[in-house]
Amino acid sequence: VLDVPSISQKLVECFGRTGPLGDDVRRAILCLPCSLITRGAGAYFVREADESKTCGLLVSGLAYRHKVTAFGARQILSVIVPGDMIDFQHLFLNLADHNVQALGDICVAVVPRAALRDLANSIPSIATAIATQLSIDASIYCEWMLNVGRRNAQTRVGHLLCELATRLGTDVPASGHCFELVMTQEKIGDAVGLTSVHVNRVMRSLEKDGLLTRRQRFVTLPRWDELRRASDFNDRYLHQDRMSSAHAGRFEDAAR
Amino acid sequence: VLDVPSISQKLVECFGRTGPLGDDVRRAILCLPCSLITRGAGAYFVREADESKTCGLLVSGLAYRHKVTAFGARQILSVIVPGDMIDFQHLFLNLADHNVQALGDICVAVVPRAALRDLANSIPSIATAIATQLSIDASIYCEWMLNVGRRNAQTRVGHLLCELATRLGTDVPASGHCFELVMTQEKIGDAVGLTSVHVNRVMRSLEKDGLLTRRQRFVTLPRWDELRRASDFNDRYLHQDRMSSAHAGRFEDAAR
DNA sequence: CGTTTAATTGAAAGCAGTCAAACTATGTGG
DNA sequence: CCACATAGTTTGACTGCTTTCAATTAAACG
Repeated sequence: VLDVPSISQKLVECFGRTGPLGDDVRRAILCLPCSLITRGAGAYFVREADESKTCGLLVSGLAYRHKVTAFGARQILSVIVPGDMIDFQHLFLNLADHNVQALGDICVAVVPRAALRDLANSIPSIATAIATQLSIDASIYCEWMLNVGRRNAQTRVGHLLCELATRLGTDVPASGHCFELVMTQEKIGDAVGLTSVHVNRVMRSLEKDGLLTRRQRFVTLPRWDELRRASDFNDRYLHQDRMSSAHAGRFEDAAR
Repeated sequence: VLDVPSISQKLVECFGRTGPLGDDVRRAILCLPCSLITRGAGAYFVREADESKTCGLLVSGLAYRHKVTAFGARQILSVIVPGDMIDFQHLFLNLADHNVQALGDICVAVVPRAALRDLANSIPSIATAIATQLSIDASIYCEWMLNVGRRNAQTRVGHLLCELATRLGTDVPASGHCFELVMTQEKIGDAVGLTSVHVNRVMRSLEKDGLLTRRQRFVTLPRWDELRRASDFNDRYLHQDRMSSAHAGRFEDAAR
């Protein structure tokens, strides 16, 4: 369990990831009212068509954004990893246009929407940090749209695995990327626009080709370069260069 | 042809669309260096993997964002209509992650990226206006992803037509929405993740069902409510409530 | 009026979806 | 510790939506 100061510190790190912060700005962030909440798998953090009243920084666990058609089909829009802000997208809009749900158990540093808005309205570097984060999110949406709209099943699934490995994986590409695949095959399907049955066939085929190994919930990608090329994966769209690696590492540790 | 003051005035309207502006802010925008350029159909305004050095306000004509897979398949990500900022998404990022291309002849008010960035870095309401616009763009991406990933061909095409009608159409829903369909069927296909051949079949079928009429490049949607329901279209994701209708109308006129 | 571009149509093939059932893992309560 | 329940994975057979390929017609353009 974390105390309030260390939660606030996480917020500072989050805003600082997209550019250097002045001391006064850092102090202002530390003054933001915030609290830590935990939620179980499947818990909603944002509901479409609702007014969202809080912003949240994901401290641990994973979450996902999604929308549902009138017919009931679900499209997962992105995966939210620790260190990401959950709801910048509705900070300046009236009604939420998508849902955010916990993928497993999650821990979120919650900040009242109004307080964050006030801060953004008074400190430009806060507002531009938010804009930068929104730009990165948009970039990820674009790549996903390309993935869903214009790639075949093999490439779609491979691409998602590559993204997850890049964003979650401990960076030891020597023995191949390895990470816990928290998503069920049905959710993977909803993320790449396929049925769970077909996701299963594709993953088995990747396994047969030696591009993927599974033990329990953990996935290893032994031939990273090959999979990356086969999956048309280029990490430019993640814009991770904007993230100082120092912060990234420290954050992970703190979230334990 | 427009003179510099009236171009600057358009920038003020653009920033003012997401919230009221103070007089000082308005003056600051009017001081932005800007110039009007015209480009022919197919001209690139932004190229993926390039550094984008300018931001542009689309004054007249249409443009579209797109990405291309390694295999050469193209996905159109969104349509840019007059009054939209073209490249807020790369204002705070180093490298462009998608292309922006003119759909027909376009006229763009160009502002140097650095100048706009400086303005955002000094005036919070500018930065939050940009963040708001980015949020709306992101919302549109999300809906498109749902469209491409989880709807059938009929619904996808219908949904795109509904969006175009809403964003472009003269609002006379009495005789049905009517607008100029600038996109070829191939581009429509690239926008909704289908082949041009199938788009053609779907449009013919919509026409047969009386949901669509065409004369030259102009499209009429005579039974709007029916099409809207059949296409699972709800305009919430466009967040047009944030746009004061006064501005919207005036802008269109000025662009002539 | 010819040339180019876009729209249209048909036939055949294929990728992914649907349906249904079996299997495996995981966890729970007795 | 076992029996049972539940959630998730795996597999097969069949269907069908969409693509592909190819050719024709219509429209736009200089």
